[in-house]
Amino acid sequence: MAISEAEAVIMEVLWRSSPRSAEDILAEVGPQQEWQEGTVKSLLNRLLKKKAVKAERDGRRYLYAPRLPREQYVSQESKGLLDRLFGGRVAPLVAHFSEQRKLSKKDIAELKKLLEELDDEQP
Amino acid sequence: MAISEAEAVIMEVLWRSSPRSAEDILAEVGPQQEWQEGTVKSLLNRLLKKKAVKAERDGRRYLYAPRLPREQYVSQESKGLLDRLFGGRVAPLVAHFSEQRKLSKKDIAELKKLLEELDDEQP
DNA sequence: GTCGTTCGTTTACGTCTGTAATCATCAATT
DNA sequence: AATTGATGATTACAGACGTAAACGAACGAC
Repeated sequence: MAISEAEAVIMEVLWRSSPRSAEDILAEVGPQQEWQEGTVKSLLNRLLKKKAVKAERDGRRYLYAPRLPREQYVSQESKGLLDRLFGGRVAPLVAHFSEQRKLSKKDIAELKKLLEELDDEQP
Repeated sequence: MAISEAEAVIMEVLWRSSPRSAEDILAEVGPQQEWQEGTVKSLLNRLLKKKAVKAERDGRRYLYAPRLPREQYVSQESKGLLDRLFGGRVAPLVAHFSEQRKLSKKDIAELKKLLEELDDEQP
């Protein structure tokens, strides 16, 4: 089942560092999200049900950790967008960002480097 | 308000060609989606409420057309993903697809061309 | 041993989504 | 004029989502 936006916020915290307690997660996420404790608990339970995280007992409480790797999540999401909006092709996506002036100098330099490396790989 | 996935299917049809009637839309979208007429009507009404499409009377019925430009929708969606998953930077996004072997020969060629043109623009 | 504190579990509730069924309206047909 | 067919509008309903409050169990402080 799909991971919702609010759930993804929790996942990002866990991907940054895990395992960690619910309290701990709230502490990191609470300020920006203005979530109550119950909210974080609910989200964690939904993520457990979806098998996106696992929980390991630690005395009184649980420590939570991702079960779904970030890389896999990123892939799904990215591929979804690419297919839906750009016919599954990467070049039009980059062209889009280019038109929107969303390519920084740094991006451009990195992209060039990346493309050169690709040439080296497949001569 | 955000456009949902099912709604986006309707929008794509309208972006391809508009204005067009509900029946017409159903004809194009029905086969793949296996939607009933009522479903399409509901989605159109929600899109009207969200001001994403407009309807112009044509005798008995309406002809629908996008009000939200595709470019704007694509921008929102793309930027959202970029920010959420790649820290708002394009190069890591492309690197990701590269790692996933999602870069076709054609993509690579086009990207190179694109980057060269960017150089020309800002000498 | 009782009481508050701390966790997790269960329940709640309004909104959004996907997917329609039903109702109302009006034009064409009999 | 009454009926039928097309079309849009209203209503429905289950499941997901965002956001929590309420409940319950257990551990530590008295």
